[in-house]
Amino acid sequence: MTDSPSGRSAALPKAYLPAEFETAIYERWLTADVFAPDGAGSRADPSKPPFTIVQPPPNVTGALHIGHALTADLEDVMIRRARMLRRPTLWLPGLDHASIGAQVVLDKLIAAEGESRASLGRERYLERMNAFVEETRETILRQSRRFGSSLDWSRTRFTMDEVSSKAVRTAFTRLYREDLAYRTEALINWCPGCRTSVSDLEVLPTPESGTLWTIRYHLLDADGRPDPALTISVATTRPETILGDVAVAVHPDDPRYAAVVGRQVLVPFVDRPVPIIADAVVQRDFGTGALKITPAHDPEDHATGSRHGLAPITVMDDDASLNAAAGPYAGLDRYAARQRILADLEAAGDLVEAKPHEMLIGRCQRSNDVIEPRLKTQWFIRTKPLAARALEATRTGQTTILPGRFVKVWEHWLTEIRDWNISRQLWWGHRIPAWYCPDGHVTVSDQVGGPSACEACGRPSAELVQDDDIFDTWFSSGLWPFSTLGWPDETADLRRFYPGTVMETGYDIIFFWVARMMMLGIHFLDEAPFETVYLHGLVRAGSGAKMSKTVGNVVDPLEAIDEIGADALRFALIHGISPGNDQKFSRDKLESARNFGNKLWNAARFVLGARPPSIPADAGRVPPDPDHLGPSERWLRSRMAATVAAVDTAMDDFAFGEATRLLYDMTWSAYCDWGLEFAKVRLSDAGLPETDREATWWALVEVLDGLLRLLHPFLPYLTEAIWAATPHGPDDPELLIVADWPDPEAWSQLADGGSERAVDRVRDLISEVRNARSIAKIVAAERRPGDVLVPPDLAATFAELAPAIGRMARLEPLVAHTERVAFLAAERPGSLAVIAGELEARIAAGAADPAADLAERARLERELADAERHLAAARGRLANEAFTAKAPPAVVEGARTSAAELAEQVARLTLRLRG
RNA sequence: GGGCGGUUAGCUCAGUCGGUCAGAGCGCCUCGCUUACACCGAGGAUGUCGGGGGUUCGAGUCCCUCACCGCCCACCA
Repeated sequence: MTDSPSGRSAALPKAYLPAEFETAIYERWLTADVFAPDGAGSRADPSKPPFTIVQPPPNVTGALHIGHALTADLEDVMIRRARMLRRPTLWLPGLDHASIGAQVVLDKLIAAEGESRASLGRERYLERMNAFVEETRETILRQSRRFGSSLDWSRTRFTMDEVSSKAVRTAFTRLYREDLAYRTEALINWCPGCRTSVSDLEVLPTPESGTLWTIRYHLLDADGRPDPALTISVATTRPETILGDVAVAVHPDDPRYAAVVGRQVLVPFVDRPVPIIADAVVQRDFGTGALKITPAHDPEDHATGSRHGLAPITVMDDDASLNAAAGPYAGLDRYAARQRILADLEAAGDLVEAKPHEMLIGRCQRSNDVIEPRLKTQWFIRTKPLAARALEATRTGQTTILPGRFVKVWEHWLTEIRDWNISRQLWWGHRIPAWYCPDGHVTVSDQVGGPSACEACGRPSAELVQDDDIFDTWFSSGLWPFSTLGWPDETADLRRFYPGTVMETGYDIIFFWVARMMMLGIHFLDEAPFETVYLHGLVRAGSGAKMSKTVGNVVDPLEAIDEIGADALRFALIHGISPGNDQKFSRDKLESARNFGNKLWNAARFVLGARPPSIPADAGRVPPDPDHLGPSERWLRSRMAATVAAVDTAMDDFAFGEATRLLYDMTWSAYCDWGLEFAKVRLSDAGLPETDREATWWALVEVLDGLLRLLHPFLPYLTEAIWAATPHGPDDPELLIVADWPDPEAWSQLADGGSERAVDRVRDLISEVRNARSIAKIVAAERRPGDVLVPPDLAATFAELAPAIGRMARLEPLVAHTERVAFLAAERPGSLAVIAGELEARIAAGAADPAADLAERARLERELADAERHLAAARGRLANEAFTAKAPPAVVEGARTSAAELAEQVARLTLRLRG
């Protein structure tokens, strides 16, 4: 890149090569120390409110994927704009230890080495994990830099570092003391593969074609012996849980079973007499209307069991094999046991029916194992009171969720929330700071070394045993917005940056993470952790499918950066998206984004190379002298003023896809296609005063400068590279990253509706002439004499732009007429007529081409038909009294003018074709 | 079972308060190496805005309903 310290008006290399520029520019940002809120190079205004983004810390488990890239880009866009608005910005990098995710990954790694968690043991396993994490950590942080993320590296945090650990201990201890954390035996979701419990959110209901079996239970007679004649049939999809049955339930109002309620049945194979109970939970029309009750292995049965005071019987072990309570089936895996039991029932003649049954099976989000509901003594968080305050925060507007449609699911989830099981039987994570004494007393302590004695009986710490379990990863993630600021200590950062401004993440972790941060943040700090929750959509493969490594349809963001550049990736990910909606990502988008960057680069190259010699190469940027501008420059500045305002608003509204669309149009369609093309003519017009040429150039520089600023959040490297070569103003810093965001108010001074309308009419004329030439198959490069009829109000503008019109429409020489008579008199046979609004042009005849003539005629006919149709519609509306009476006056007025214009156009076209 | 998205050009998608909104990019067709850019320029074609009702002077836009696709939540064994 251009490395001269002043770097003003330097020439840009022919091509922008990401590989050469990106690393160097990132280094310059780092050296300038602009990322931290108080960095030496930061130009933050301390009197302005800080702008803080809470970033979802990526898991330490591996490389970053395209979803991380989108997250990073959106956040970087916001933080860069805030920085340019001179707000002190805090965007803090972090990593999550992801206990279960990390263990799944590491288990696979060590399995390849012939080791396992069991063979290594807790201590060696954790050493191994630390080594692994040390590596991936560096990879991930390096990748974040490749994205261009302007993170405050001085504040990098990890959910397992000392500060976070202290926050976790403190948070849990407080919750315990407030009776918001409790330990109890309850039915939890057990993953036999991961050998841990998981939260409700980590259980994925998966459709499966199973079987519904009908099984006959024998009632006991008065002597307690099975009655061969009297049976009751129950329907089940899980015959292996028969062994844990404690009752058979029927609906209280079911006449079929009224007589048997209260009698006993014998549980097959284990020969346990259990009662027939009546409970409204039973659906009479499902299966046989009789339901077996297995409280230890089914959540609903558990509830039913407790209602009837029935003790659960656990028949399965942690590995999902049947235990001693399963009698003859002890030791068998759950599915092997199922087959054996079915065979045995069949043999006994008690298997009545087996029919296919579509159902949902809970599977582990991580391992895909079928989740087994099991009874375990574990820690839970009482979520209702916490959720109530989170709901209050969104209802009162303390926190806004965007897009708004997510409020509904938010409300629903937090209203129906159940207590949160936070115990995990894993090794990698924060160990639960609870100690148990031999008498069963519990002592919870936030001290690093644990309690000195049992809280209840005073037994010394040596006799206490710490809970083996660790916390659900999301518990420490839930503390992230404030643990990263030093909580529980009253740090300066905490005072200054809590609550944060924006929490940005994918909608898929709204419950896992956002809800937990809200609940815990409000609880511990009495204030919601952020003003706005902005949820983005998921990045999908071009086919619409979820990207997955096994399917092989992933786009690796780092590969994309290597190949096409970080700016292109960033732009591609954001361009055209809308909040909360998924996007399909493809190569095409990347290429389109790269082309846009290339366009901007070349436009800048042109401008820098077109500097009038009268302006010194190192001249500081000054505003153009308005008295020496042509209409096209006034048009360009006016368009830019509108763009600045629109982009600014879009950014405020989190409409980033809209912002890039506006900038794309302004840069390509307005600045390059017209602005530069018009300006070329003026800049090379030796007949113009030097001051005019200078003003024209400064106008180009001015708008380019504004575009670079607006585009910087999206294309940080490219814009920084160009900016280094452009003239700077007296108040400008060395680096664009800390330059001021364009002020819509200031730009609005340049709005010039008159110039816009006038130049737009001229642009129309040029387009129409080009169109006519194209149809007439006139070679593009060929110059033809032309005549134009110019309405009086446009005469001045036209005169100024005439050289450009001549060049752009290839009408040379060009004669302008203000009188129709003169215009008509100048006509020669065979010439081509062009109509563009009230402007008319004529292209001198070349070699006669009847086919082209016919084509042109056909086109005019089409145009006439169109105009007539629109005219009829407009007149119809105006004739409608209801319309003129009820529509707003402005709309009616608009219809009148458009009708008048259309009428004029129809008349002209008719004259042309028929007259 | 409940809820939420989506359905607009061949493809990917914008479209705010109902009123020049029938749009963009890519692709396609025809020209063109005009001294910023072929990662380009000029021009062109393509639509019952998923179907059906309704509200309104006026509906991709609001309401109802149906269809299909996707997602989230949920204790019919």
